[in-house]
Amino acid sequence: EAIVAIKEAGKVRESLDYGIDGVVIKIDSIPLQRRLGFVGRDPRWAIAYKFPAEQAETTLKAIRVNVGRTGALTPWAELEPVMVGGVTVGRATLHNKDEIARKDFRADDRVVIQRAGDVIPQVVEVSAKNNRPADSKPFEFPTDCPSCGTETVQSEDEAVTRCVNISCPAQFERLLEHFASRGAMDIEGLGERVSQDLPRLGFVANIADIYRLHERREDLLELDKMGETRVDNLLKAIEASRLQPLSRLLFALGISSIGSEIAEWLSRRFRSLSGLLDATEEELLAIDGIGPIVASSIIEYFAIEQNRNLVDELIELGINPIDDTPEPSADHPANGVTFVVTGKLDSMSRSEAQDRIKSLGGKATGSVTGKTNYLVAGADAGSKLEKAQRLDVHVITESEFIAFMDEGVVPVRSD
DNA sequence: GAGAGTCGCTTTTAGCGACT
DNA sequence: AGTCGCTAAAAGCGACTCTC
Repeated sequence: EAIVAIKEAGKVRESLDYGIDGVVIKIDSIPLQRRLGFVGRDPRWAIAYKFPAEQAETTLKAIRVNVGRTGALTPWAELEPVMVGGVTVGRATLHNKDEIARKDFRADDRVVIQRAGDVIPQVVEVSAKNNRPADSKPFEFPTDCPSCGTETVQSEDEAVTRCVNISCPAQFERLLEHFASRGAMDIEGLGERVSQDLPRLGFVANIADIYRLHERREDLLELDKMGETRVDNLLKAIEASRLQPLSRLLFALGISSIGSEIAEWLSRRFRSLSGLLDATEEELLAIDGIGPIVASSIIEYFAIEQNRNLVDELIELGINPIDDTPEPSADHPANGVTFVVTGKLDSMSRSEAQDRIKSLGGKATGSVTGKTNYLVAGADAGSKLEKAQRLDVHVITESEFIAFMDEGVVPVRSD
């Protein structure tokens, strides 16, 4: 019965207005569902069936290696463009050194690719029909950083290979891009391209330099593709970023293992750049959610003279935000409650909703799990809504959410 | 020490709006 | 008209923290 239904769904799949990647098979009886119950958070009475991902064959033109913000060397495949699942795919990640060795990918191989979960392209394997020349050799992962030539390091307990040169130009370009990104200092006009050009052309040698760019407006105008509008908007965006809160600045610095979440905890606890600069390992470890690895990562960052100097420069330039948000009131019912926001909301953006949650002492996480208390579902909610329903997480509407936040009205389940 | 729950990082293309 | 900049969404992997 289920198999017939799956085949049926597979047939109508093409004609649907929305994409699906599978179907959920459920026991068709509520009492039976109750008897079966859950294993951990997975119901014993429902299971997902995923359609096989659409596959295609193409030529792997070359294996290239990218240097990320943290110095991670990530290999990726340059592919002969091919249609898979309705889009043209020309590149795909190869994850790490071991992945390449395990699957033995080589330049000029015929390879099978698919869109995992029907979104992210993935190189699955070397095609059975592949014909290698006799002199073909396995791919040799670079022993030196492709950007700065420094010898790379692979520690025993990590899958990634890294460039450990703190002055590596490629790393700096990626750091600049990260610094300016939406979730960090939110400087529009400083994207991938400009983040490469500015250092390469000698406009910016460290992060603090971008706050001196306004002195060089005339020079910037000389650049290719940079007219008055673009330059002025960029300079305006840079000035505006001075007002970003401390949590964003801390995230923007790109300290290893400090994401947006931990940056917020640090901001709340230490209240200023100089406060964090003087933090001891004991103080850091006392924060809920911070363990020895994260703590020593922070300590190490500020132990490097170059980084301390950068912080001093920023403070001198007036980039010195103070976190004076009051402690959230303990009696709001959202305090300590975990939310996930998904879909499009009418009256605010997702991140505004998340800010609101946090300001009341709640947690706004990214993925629906057994610990999620509420899923706020806007329009076009996708897999998170599905998962919430599967895990029996309380799903609330935008208006219920607003009443909860503004008036402390705790939503009740209708079912 | 194992396992669960999370978070962080990296990757992709399409699509939109702004700009040249 | 064409190019650029940026965002969205999601998967896979790896790593960290917490709990038992």
